[in-house]
Amino acid sequence: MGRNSLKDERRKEIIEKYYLVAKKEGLENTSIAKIATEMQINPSLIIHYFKNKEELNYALIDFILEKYLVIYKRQKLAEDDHKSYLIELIDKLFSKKWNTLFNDSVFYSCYAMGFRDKKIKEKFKSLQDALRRHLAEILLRCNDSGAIQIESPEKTADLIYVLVDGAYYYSSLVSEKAEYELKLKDYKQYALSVLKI
Amino acid sequence: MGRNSLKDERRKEIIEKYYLVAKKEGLENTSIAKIATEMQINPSLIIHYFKNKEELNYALIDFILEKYLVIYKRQKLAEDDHKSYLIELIDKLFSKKWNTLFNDSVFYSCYAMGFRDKKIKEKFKSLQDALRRHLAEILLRCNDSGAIQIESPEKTADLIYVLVDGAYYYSSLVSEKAEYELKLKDYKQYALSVLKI
DNA sequence: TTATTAATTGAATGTTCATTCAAAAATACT
DNA sequence: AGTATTTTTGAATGAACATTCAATTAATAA
Repeated sequence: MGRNSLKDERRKEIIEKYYLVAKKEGLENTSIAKIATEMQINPSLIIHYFKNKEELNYALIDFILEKYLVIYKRQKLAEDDHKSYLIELIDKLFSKKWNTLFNDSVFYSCYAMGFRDKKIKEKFKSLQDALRRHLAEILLRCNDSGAIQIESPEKTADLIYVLVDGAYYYSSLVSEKAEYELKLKDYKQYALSVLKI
Repeated sequence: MGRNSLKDERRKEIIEKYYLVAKKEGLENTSIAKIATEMQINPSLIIHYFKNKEELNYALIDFILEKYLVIYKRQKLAEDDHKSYLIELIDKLFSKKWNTLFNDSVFYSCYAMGFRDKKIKEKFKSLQDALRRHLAEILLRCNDSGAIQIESPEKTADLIYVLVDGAYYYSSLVSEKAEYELKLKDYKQYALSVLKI
C-alpha cells in the first residue's frame, strides 16, 4: 500500500530537461535550480531523486551514451548478409546523424568530465571499446565469408573509428553545410578504401 | 613619469596559474578567487588586468593554442630537404608530445566552450586550418620535388589531421602506456602509407 | 620633495549555488 | 476512515561566485 512510485519516469524527465538546458546554456552553466525552474518544480525534488549533482551527472552521461545505440539500430536485412550490414554500418558512421544526435558542446563537456572522474572515463572507454569490438567482429565475419580481405580485423576496426572520431572532431568546426558534407564523403571514401571495398 | 607597467608579465602569470589550477580542478571548477588564492593576490587584481572572466577565458584559449607552435618548432635541417621535414613532422604529429603538452581535461573543456562562443570557435578553426594548409604546402613541395607522389595535397593533409585528431581523441582514454604507444605507432604507419612513403 | 602613474588591497555588493530538513499534499490499500 | 508510502513544497543554510569601488601602497621622474 501507499502511493505508487514515479521514480523512473521522474528521473528520466529530469535528465532530459538537464540535457535540454545544457544544450541551451552549456553544461557548466547548468544548475539544479535552472533545471527545476524549467520543469516548474522545486530544486529539492531533483535532489530527492538524485541525491547530489554527481549522481545527476552520471545519469546524464548514461543518457548521452545511450544515444549511440540509435545509430546501431539496424534496418531489416538478411541475417547472414554480412557485407551489406558492413556497408550499411560504415554509411551510418559517416553520416550526418552524429551531428543531429549529439550536441557538440554538451558532448565534449561530458568527455572533458571524464578526465576528472574515473567512473565517467570508464563509461566512455567501455562504450568505445564495445563499438570497436563489434566492428572487428563484423570484419572478421566478412573476411571469413570472403566478402573482404583484410589483414587484421581488430586493427582495421580501430583505424576506422579513429577516422570516425577525427572526422567528427574536425567537422564540428566546419560551419558550411556543403563543405561539411563533402568532407564527410571523403572520409567515408578513405574508410572504404581501407577495407578495400 | 610614474610607476612602470607590469601588465604584460602579470597577465602572463595569471593565465599560467589559471591553466595550472584548471589542470588540477577542472576548468569549470576554476574561479577567479581560486586563481587569486593560488597566487596569493587579491581577486580584484585579476579583474584589474582582465576586466572580466570572458576576457580571462579568451586569454587562456590563446595560451593553450600557442602550445601547438612548440610541436612545429623545427630542428635544424637543410632548408630544401622537404622530405626530411615531412617525415620529421609526421613523427611529431604522432608522438607522445601531444599528451605531455596538453592537459586533456582542460583542452576538451576549452574546445567545448567554442560551441557556446563564436570567438573561441573561430580561434580553434583558424588554427586547425592553418595547420592543414601548412601540411598541404609541404606535401605539394614534396610532390614537386618528386619525393612523394600523391593526388591531392589538400585532401591528403586533411586526412592526415583527421587521423591525428582521432588518434588523440581515442588515445586519451587508453591508460596502459604500452598499449597507447602501440596504437600510436599503428596510426602513424597508416599515415605514412597514405603518403606512400 | 613632490607630482604622477600603476599596482595592489580590502571591503562590500548581490547573485547563484548545492544541499538539508521538516512539513504538507497526494495517492493507494485495508 | 485510517494508515502507509511517495511526491512535492518551501524555507533556510552557508559557501562560493564575479564584479564594484574607494583607499592605500609602491615605484618613477622631474
